[in-house]
Amino acid sequence: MNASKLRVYARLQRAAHLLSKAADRELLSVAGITTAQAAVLAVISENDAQTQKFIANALSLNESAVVAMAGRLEGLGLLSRTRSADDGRAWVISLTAKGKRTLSQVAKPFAAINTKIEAAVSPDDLAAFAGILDRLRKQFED
Amino acid sequence: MNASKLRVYARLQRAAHLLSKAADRELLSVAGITTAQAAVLAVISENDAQTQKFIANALSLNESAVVAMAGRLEGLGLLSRTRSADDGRAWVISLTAKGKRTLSQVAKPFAAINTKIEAAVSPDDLAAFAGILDRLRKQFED
DNA sequence: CCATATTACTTCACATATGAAGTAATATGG
DNA sequence: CCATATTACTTCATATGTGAAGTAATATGG
Repeated sequence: MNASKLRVYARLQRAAHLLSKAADRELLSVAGITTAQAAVLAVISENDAQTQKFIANALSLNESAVVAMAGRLEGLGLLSRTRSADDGRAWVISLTAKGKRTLSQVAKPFAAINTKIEAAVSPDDLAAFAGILDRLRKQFED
Repeated sequence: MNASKLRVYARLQRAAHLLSKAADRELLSVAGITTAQAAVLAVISENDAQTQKFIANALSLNESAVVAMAGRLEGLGLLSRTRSADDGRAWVISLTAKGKRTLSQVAKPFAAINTKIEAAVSPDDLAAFAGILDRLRKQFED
């Protein structure tokens, strides 16, 4: 089957939009942050003390998006910025205690989203789905 | 396989983001509109003379998003709004000649995106992928 | 018929993203 | 060593979206 007939692009965007809307509502009510904010906190947590550039790459975002996001998260007291000792242009971004606490609260609402995903897609299909998404990412990143 | 282990949500958002970024660049350079604008024009074209409410439902958007979008598209001369004869609250939205012309220009850039999709995903996988996206949409819409 | 609910749209504050243009610090090659 | 390129971040204008609160028109039930 051919991609234009299947309107894969439209389907992908619609599903992604609906899921992020649902996930944002869950996360905001439980942890008080958005999924975009949780994604940034998770990258910092998994890689510890990184630059904005690194975060931008990890999430396929523009650096200007990360500037704004880091500013909001700093304002919320979830992360801190210190000048890098190695590189005077770069910031070193780390989670505050509050940031770590908040990040730990997202597990539960995400579990709710995953349950809903699993209600619609079988385990086998889920693995295949993840594989296709990875191939698409590789194809479109750069 | 399980949804949280596979980080299906993150994979989906990342792939959707990369594709929309690529598609927006293509569309803007060729047709001068964004993919979000093209989606609205397509809904109007396929359903002819619809209300904002209808468009919002068709794309799973808030009505306030459609208000802003219709305003921008009207400003660009791509659609027109007339008061509905049946219902004094509603607008009837239709494409202008320019709107139709512009919409016809999106086929080519979208074909380029589809080619890239097909380079990463086999026809069989693509059909399965579309099916999964539909099941996710149904699960999360409402 | 009319009080009340619902509906279609609007407005507002805010979050999230792009891309272009700019600044200052760091690399790099002759 | 220094001119030049590159890099990390910043700023700006703009697009896109949410959700809450409001307005005016249309349904609806007693």
